[in-house]
Amino acid sequence: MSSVDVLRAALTRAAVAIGAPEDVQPSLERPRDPAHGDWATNLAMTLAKPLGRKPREVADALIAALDAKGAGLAEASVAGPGFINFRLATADLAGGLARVLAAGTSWGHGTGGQGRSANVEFVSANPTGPLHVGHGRQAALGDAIASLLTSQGWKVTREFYYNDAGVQIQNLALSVQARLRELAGEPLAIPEGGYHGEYIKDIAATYRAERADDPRGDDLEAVRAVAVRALRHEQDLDLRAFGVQFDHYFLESSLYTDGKVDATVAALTRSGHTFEDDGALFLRTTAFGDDKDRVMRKRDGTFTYFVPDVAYHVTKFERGFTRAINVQGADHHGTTARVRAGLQALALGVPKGYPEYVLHQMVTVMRGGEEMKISKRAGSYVTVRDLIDEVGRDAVRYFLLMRKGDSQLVFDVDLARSQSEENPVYYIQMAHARLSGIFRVGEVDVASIDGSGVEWSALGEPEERELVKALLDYPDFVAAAADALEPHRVANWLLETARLVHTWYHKHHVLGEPEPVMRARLALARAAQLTLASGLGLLGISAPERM
RNA sequence: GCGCGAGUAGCUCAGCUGGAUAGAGCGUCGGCCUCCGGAGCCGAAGGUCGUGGGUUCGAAUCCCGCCUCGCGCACCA
Repeated sequence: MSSVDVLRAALTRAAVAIGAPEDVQPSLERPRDPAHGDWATNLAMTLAKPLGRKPREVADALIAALDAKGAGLAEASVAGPGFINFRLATADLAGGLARVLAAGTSWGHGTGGQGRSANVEFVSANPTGPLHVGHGRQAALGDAIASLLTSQGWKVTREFYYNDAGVQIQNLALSVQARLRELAGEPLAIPEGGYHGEYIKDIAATYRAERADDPRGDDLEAVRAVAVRALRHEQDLDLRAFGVQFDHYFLESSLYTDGKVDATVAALTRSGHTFEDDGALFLRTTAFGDDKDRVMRKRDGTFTYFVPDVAYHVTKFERGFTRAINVQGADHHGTTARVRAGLQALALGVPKGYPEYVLHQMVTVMRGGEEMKISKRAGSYVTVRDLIDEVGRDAVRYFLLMRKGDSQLVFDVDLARSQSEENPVYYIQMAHARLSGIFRVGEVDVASIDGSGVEWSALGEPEERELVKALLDYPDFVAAAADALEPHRVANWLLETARLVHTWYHKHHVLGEPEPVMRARLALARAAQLTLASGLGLLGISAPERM
């Protein structure tokens, strides 16, 4: 039982003793200003009305009824309109670090997922070009969300969905064909909606080398196959450079070859929610909250992307995923209502909010005060690889994760490049490296730091108390971030905690201090090192021991 | 026009799901190197939280209206 739980229980007993209902749930929060103490409660203010007394009066009564010593309190006082501020005895506060050390690398893990399975689908780029910055944001977000859920006891599958069956693939094949014909001496004629990047030329060259018998690319199907293969490989390299690993790649084309598209159309038709109009087959998605009925089968007899999308999500449900989380750019938000509507129309027992969507806004890349728009390779956009080559994987990850997904994000390349205090990712990694340095210089075996025999009351400096609190709050932050599917909360926590580490490190020494102080500070340093490494790990960022 | 998102310091953004005097990074200005990493630390200036109402002990946070910006509004994905 942590010291907060002890305090909350004591507070509950005191509240009941002065007449509050048995089921009272006192809320405890960290005061913004550390001078106000370690914990604060607004309980007196919420009880004032039901008890018919003034808030401050209730607060005084609560304090009088409270078993302060039993709750590990050094002090309890009334402040402001009726807050009660608590200060824990240092030994009770810092003693919490024993739990950090005992948990080790699993500090911050929770059990909310209860081993249920979750599917996190992200990136899901069409194999029509290298991954761009937006995909990068998705990769960073999706991977971190998957890690967060894993940390909370979910069994997570990272999944990539290739839209390899649509019009855009056709355009890709035609673009490569146009380059082939250019190589054959004909004038260049890239089709409307085609692709212009340098990589198309590379693919044409590859095709030419493999198919000397077809220099003009007349075998469009073969051209398509070569192009898709090349770009899937290309994207794999991008993802590997970024350190993202998928558990499963799902091909849209398989939905057709496996008959799942036809089966879905048949099932939807059977459901009675479809109708024909002007030669096209519609699904009445408006009956399930969409703002407009959607076409399933076009007049030309082909399906819209919406049908395989529904078929695909049926497979997620059938594969047993309790949750399906889709990370997508906000420009796709129109699809959420119709996919859900399609699933509801099938009446398979899929929950209403299935799948869940995490949408992110656009990324603007800035360099030298100007927007960066062009990549040599892709022509019209900045690729993930450009950024990784320029600022490194860790910085790219951090910068793409430090903002809430639904804020637009400005990626400052110059800042991400700089290896100094001004760069948050270096700042955080430096904190970890410094702590590691203490053990290295002191020749301390970190495995021997398990919290036993430590005099926790030795950690009474204000900088120590603040750092201890941050470390003890970490699991709550992770759980909240996982719950909200918002990795940026972890990024912010890391920056704040790194600051506390630097401040503490600068002001207090560890090695060479008297034995009890040194032992206690080594325990604190180890707890901080473990926790920083854990947070960085959740975001897919390395925790270097030296830099 | 409709839907979604965003409007918080000069710039980029947090604000823990309603709490105390609204924070951080960058930028600007000023300090600190006998000492486990100065790749660091300390301090200062800088705000009508877009705007007008409402809810209540208490609102950047919740509700309604309005204004700006972004993204969608396909028989494209």
